[in-house]
Amino acid sequence: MKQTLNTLTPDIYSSFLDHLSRFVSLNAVEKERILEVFAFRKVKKKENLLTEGQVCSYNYFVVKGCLRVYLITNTGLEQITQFGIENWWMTDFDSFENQTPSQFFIQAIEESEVIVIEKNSLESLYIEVPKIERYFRIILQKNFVAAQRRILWIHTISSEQRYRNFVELFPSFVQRIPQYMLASYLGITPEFLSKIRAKKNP
Amino acid sequence: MKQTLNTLTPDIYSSFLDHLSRFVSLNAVEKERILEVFAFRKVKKKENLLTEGQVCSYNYFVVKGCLRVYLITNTGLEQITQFGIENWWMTDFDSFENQTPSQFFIQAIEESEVIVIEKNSLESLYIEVPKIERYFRIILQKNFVAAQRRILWIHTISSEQRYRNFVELFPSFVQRIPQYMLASYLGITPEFLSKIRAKKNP
DNA sequence: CAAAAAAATTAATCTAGTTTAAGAAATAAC
DNA sequence: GTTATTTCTTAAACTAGATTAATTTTTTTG
Repeated sequence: MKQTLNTLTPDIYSSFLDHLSRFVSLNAVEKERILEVFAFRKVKKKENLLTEGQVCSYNYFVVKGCLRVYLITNTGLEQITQFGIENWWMTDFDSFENQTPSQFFIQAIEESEVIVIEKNSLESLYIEVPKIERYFRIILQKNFVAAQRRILWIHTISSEQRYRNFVELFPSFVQRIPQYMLASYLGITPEFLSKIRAKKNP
Repeated sequence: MKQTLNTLTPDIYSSFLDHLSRFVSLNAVEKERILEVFAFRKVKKKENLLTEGQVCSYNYFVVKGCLRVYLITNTGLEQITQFGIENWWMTDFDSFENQTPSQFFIQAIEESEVIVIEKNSLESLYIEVPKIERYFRIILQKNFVAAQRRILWIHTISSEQRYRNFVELFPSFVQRIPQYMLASYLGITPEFLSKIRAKKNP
């Protein structure tokens, strides 16, 4: 399955630079280099950007739409570990960094648009533009904090509360994804989520 | 509570450089700069390196001993989110980065030794020695992968299996900490952990 | 737009893990 | 080394959430 990679369109390039500039300040040369190494592609609903067993060669920045990371458990169930919406990076960082086979799938939940960077290009870019490495240091720090917080929530609040928190935090996102996917992400069964929702939500 | 910070002793400096060199290669000037900005301190058992409500101004690298990160839940219970043993960095990255009050405690479980860097020093160092920012990009990437894996395990395997996995992965560490702390980290009650252990462990 | 497929609901039964309470063992402190 | 404190264990009653299975609703597709 060959990926159709294109140069960033002017508006996507511009809004990507805007995003980067929230974390690092880039000069003209650096900006030009960025245009050269990041590519753009569209992803159809249900299309996979990564399949179990593949080495994850790309890091994906969601411009539009929504992706999910999941795996198939040994009991044959899909377990979703992450959702990615606008302005989130999505990859299997373990497989990407070490170029080892991934156990995950990365799939578009809806028609999506992503900015793509290949592993080797990113490695080069880190050397040429250290600010990009700084940018990812900051992003990964945020990712880590978010993951830690998620673990804390799992251990300290009930599934019902976690669901209600999620709805409050991402109300529009909840509308966009099937409920059974949210249940999987929250680590509960669709049946139990349905039960929770049936209790008149205050 | 004033911290007693010292210069790194030659052997600790040397083994710290060894550690760093597993991720980045530093030249003589950079190594010298590192000696200047990282400090050393000992921590007594049960001593706190961070207390709830404080801004976390330091990042700690465990040279020897063992630290834990925990918070007090609104039901008054201690919930441990992280353990830190030899060669782990321990901080509240959220509080550290944004210089906002932390909700966590960082405490020595046993007599420990840590390498310390202050927030502003680290910011300067990132500029002067970008390889250190690269180093933390890699460390944070590993931290994020580990946290994601932990979430996956919580969602896909039973508490009993998680306990057995932990014992298999860190057999000597399990000897060093009280069981109720391990139970907290695993998100189960000490009573249930005791029950699990009572079932003849294969 | 009709048929098929996918997603959501409901309800009964079941279980992994909690809660409460008390006692036993191990560590620490004087 | 005896006392006090901390940690660990056992057991009975309980509950949040899983499982199973059947039905309804919604979405997709030809």
